[in-house]
Amino acid sequence: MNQTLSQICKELKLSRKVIQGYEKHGLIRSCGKDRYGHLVYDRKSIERIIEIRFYQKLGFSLKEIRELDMDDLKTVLKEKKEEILREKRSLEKRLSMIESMINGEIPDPETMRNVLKEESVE
Amino acid sequence: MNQTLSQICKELKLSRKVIQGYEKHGLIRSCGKDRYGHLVYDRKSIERIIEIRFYQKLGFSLKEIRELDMDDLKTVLKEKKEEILREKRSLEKRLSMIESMINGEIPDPETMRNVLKEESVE
DNA sequence: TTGCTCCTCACGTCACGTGAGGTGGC
DNA sequence: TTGCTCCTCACGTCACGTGAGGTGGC
Repeated sequence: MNQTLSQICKELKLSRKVIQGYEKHGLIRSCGKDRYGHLVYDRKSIERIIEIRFYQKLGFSLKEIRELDMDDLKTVLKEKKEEILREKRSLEKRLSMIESMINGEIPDPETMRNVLKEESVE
Repeated sequence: MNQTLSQICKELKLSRKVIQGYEKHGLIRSCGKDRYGHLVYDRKSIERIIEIRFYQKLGFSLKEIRELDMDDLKTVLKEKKEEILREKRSLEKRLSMIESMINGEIPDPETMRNVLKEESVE
């Protein structure tokens, strides 16, 4: 079940720096090297890599993944959901500003200043 | 009309590292120092700082701002709009995955692997 | 011998944040 | 003298990307 680093890279379509980054951050650990000196990982580590990548896709940082409380995962997911909703509202604000600039005029410095002030209030 | 760095920081509610970062990236330039050795900027620079901050809020990087073609700004804005729309769709995908996890089961490694494969297709 | 793959180490990216250590009289 | 503010320089953050230089026989 063990696989070398490059085998895992091919299978999961990840760069070696991604996986070695996980190792550097203490999220996984190679179980040694084969007779050619190539890094080897066991099945647990490979599944962990998949899990890490999955949570990264959901928006978790490596630090958050390392500290994930699996016994209270749903609470964490709800918090992350709120965070993403805030991000989404931010994107929508940017979108509406960009659209009004596409359809209208480019603001002058004083107007930009007022826009920035409003932003800092919310 | 000239102001010191710290005056600008207070007025625009930016840290000095933000403004000195703009200077380091070649986006603005101090017009010298006053008799106390404090950095001084002219009105043009202050307006430029506001402009830079404004475009950052819209999602432009400092590099993009430096290379902004003001004569064809609307084309650039349309491209940025598409970029943000892609980001938004990505957020919505994450949201729906997180919601299904909140309301249902946590996927096993094999399922996560398939989710990651689908992601890489789009 | 020539390729090809693998390895480690180090620096770069991005837009700042956070000290560290020193200056000067608002 | 003690605070307070200002200055510059350097390292840290984040998750990798991109070489640089060296090893070994799949």
